[in-house]
Parts: sequence; structure tokens; C-alpha cells
Amino acid sequence: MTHSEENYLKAIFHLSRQGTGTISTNAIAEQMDTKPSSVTDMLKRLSDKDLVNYKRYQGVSLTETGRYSALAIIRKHRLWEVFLVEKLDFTWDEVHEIAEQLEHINSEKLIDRLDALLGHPKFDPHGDPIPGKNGEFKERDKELLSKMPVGGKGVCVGVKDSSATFLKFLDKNQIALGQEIEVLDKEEFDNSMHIRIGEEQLLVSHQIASNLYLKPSEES
Amino acid sequence: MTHSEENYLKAIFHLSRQGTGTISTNAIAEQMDTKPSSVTDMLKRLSDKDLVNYKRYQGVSLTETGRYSALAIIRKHRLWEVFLVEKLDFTWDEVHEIAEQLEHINSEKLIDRLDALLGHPKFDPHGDPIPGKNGEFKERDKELLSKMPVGGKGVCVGVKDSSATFLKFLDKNQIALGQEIEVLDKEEFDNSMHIRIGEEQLLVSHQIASNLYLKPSEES
DNA sequence: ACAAATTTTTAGAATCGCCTAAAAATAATC
DNA sequence: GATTATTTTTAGGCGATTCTAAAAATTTGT
Ligand SMILES: [Mn+2]
Ligand SMILES: [Mn+2]
Ligand SMILES: [Mn+2]
Ligand SMILES: [Mn+2]
Repeated sequence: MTHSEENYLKAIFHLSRQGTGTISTNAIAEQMDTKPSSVTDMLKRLSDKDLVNYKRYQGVSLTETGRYSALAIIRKHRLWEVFLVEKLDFTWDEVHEIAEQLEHINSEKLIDRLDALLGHPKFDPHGDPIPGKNGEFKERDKELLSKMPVGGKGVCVGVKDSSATFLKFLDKNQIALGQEIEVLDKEEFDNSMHIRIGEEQLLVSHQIASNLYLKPSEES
Repeated sequence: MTHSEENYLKAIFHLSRQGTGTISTNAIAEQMDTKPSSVTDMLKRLSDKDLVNYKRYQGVSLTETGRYSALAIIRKHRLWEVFLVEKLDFTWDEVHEIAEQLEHINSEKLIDRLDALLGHPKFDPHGDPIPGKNGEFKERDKELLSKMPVGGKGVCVGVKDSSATFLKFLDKNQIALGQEIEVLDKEEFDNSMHIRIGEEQLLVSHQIASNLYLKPSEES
């Protein structure tokens, strides 16, 4: 498989996991910052290789092999991200671009050994789950901060948007995975939220709140 | 720069370091297992980018930038080889192919951090020197086993042929970097050599002897 | 120095991945 | 249900990289 094919599979996989049903050509084009006609070309190629189910005008979905391949690439991407943070002291906002390259390195043995070196991590630096060798993975129990009620508490376990700008903003405000966060109040006007992060207080916009995942604490 | 361009630069660099003067189209084609016409095409492209000095029918050589780029790739290749052996327990016969992929990963920060993680190694698992950040590197003081006199002693510091078959042969006969080797006798008939490796004795063909580098011991 | 052998380049074509512009199919609107 | 609007595909083309076959330049051998 070529790098490009792998990138398409990954994009289709990610689009599948939000918004049900079949994936549109335009959605893929937007996700990959390319033109719809290029997507159509590639879908034909992927279909020829039985990596996607594609009939023209009918949208596309991954076949079993396609899904398996996508998961293998995502596994590599996330393991490399862990490696970069844990072993090479990169910050979580720096790793994605490098992992975009490293995810295409082709060696089963390499990735298994890397997995072992890192202690078989279950989540990457952004809180996303790392699929196992056989493609199995479970999403963590989590909820968007924006959906938490006033008075709700939880531990930060992931980000939805993992762009560098968002991650740097979080760093600046001491928000990191593992931090406890409590919803103190919610502004009706714009849905911004007053939250407590450890000892600090902060007012965050709805957009921010809807990109932060918490593991809600048990409410006894 | 594309992967292909990088591979050509590397090939030209390696050819330059053995056999003086300018490099022929055919030599590159053979080294890269491709056709001479493809080489000509690429030489034009590399020439347009000022990475090589090329005039048709006149052979080719690297420009200053071309040489610098080649050394950067070789630096990456060899650092990754060290990483694979030191951190992921690969054997020296397994690392080259994976490094052929990893050498194209593009991130200065990554390679600097990797270099630091490994303790700034000076040589790769095959005894080849690792160029520094600025392309500086010095070949180690070494001599082919085949050129050593009877009675000569030395420590194995590198291999010329680093193919998996040769490396596995060496493993099988307990020959590794750091091993002391002594030339006990030489057969006039085929130039094969009786050598001592640690406690063991072995008869090696001329071909083997001419692919093993020793650092000769001081003869006081 | 001339003919033959070898090396190197050109010409032309294929594949991959992308693009633009136009056509076709589908979805939305009145 | 006919007309728009949108989505998707096709047609045709471009750059990169490779190939085969043929032509051109260089080298070798007598
Ligand atoms: Mn990422
Ligand atoms: Mn991630
Ligand atoms: Mn190597
Ligand atoms: Mn090596």
C-alpha cells in the first residue's frame, strides 16, 4: 500500500467513527484537503484492491480488510506519538506531524518491539486509544466538558481537537491529561463555563469546552 | 526532496567514497537496481536543483549541498540503526531495511533527540561512522582482514558488506564487533586465512576476509 | 584511424496521484 | 413535479518516476 492509500483509509476510518452510515466523497476531500475528483480516483483504486466498498454516487465504507489496515496505521501513529513524548521529551502539540510520517513505516516487528518498549500503552498523548495488534480497541468512558452539568466533576482524559494551537492553549492554562476539573457555573448567554482546574479557576468558551473530554467522577 | 531523490544522492555519495573521480550512470543504475535511462532522468532533475554536477556523457558528482544532504540522510540511517539495536533489541542483520525507510523521516528535532537518547554514538552497528549534525565525520582507522599479515592481530571494528547473509554467517561463527582476531596462517592457493577468534579457530575464504575490518593492534 | 563494443541519452509510453473544467447524477426547493 | 442547487463523476492534462527500444556519443581494439 502506498502512503496516499494509507492516508485515505485513515481518513475514511475517522469519518466513519462520527456521523453514521456511508462516507461522502466531499467529506473525504475536505478532511484530506484535496479535491473531490482526486478522491473519486482513489476510491476506485481502493475499491479495486478491496479495501473499500464503493459504488459511484453511493458513498463509501471500509471493507473488513480496509478497516483492519486503517487500524494498523492508527496503531502505529499513536504508538509513535507515545514514543516521542515518553522517550524523546516532545510535547503533545509537537508529535502529530512527525507521527504522520512515522505511521507509514512498514515493519511489524518494529511496531511490536516499540509497543513493548513503551510498556504496551493503551492511550496516546491526546487520550486516544491505541488499537491492539489485531485491531481491537475500546473507546474510553468519557464525556465532553461542554455536556457536563454545573457541579459535575471529572478528570481530563482526552481532547477532541488535537491541533497544536488548542493544545498550547491548554498547556498555558495548566490543563493536562489527569487534571481534575469541576464545572462551577455555566453562562447562559454563550454557554461558556466557569471551571476549576486544580487550584485555579478559569472561564472557557463553549468551543473549548466542547473539545475537552472528562471521565466523570462517580456521583454517589 | 523526495524519497527517490534522497536515495539517488545516497547512492552517488557511497559510490564516490570508493573509486575516485566522477560517477558513471551505469554504476548508479547497478547500485540502485534500476535502469540507466531512469538514472539519466533523475540526474537532470538533481542537476536542476543544484544537488549534483552533471554534464551529459561526463559523469556526475555531488555539489556541496548535495553532499551535505546525502550526509544528513546517512546520519539518520545510521542513528536509526543504532536505535533499533540498542533500544529495540534488533540484530545487526535486521536493521538495514527498516533504516532504509526511517532515513526519510523529516524532522531535525527528532533526529537530534534520538541522537541524544542514544548518547551521541559515533558508529553504527556495522562499524560505520555516524556523521555529525554538520556533516562532519571521520572514518575509523581500520584495515581489511584480507590485507593483514600472518601474525597480525586486531579488533573487529566493521564490515564492508553488511548484507544479512554475511552478518548471519559472522554471528554463526562468533564474529562480532569488538572481537579480537589474529591471523594464524594464510593459504597461498586461494588466499583463505586461518584465524583465531577469541578461543576459536576458523578458516575463512578470501571473500570473507576482504569484507571484515580490523583495527590493527599496535605492534611494539 | 576506423570499426566494433560499450555507455549514455533520447523518445515514447505506463502508472500514480493530483488538478481544472465540464458533464451527469442526486438532492433540495418551490 | 419541474427547476435549482449540490454532489459526484468523467475527461483531459501535468509532474514524478519508472520502463523499453532506438539513437547518439564515447571508448576500445586492432
Ligand atoms: Mn496524531
Ligand atoms: Mn494522537
Ligand atoms: Mn544500513
Ligand atoms: Mn549500517
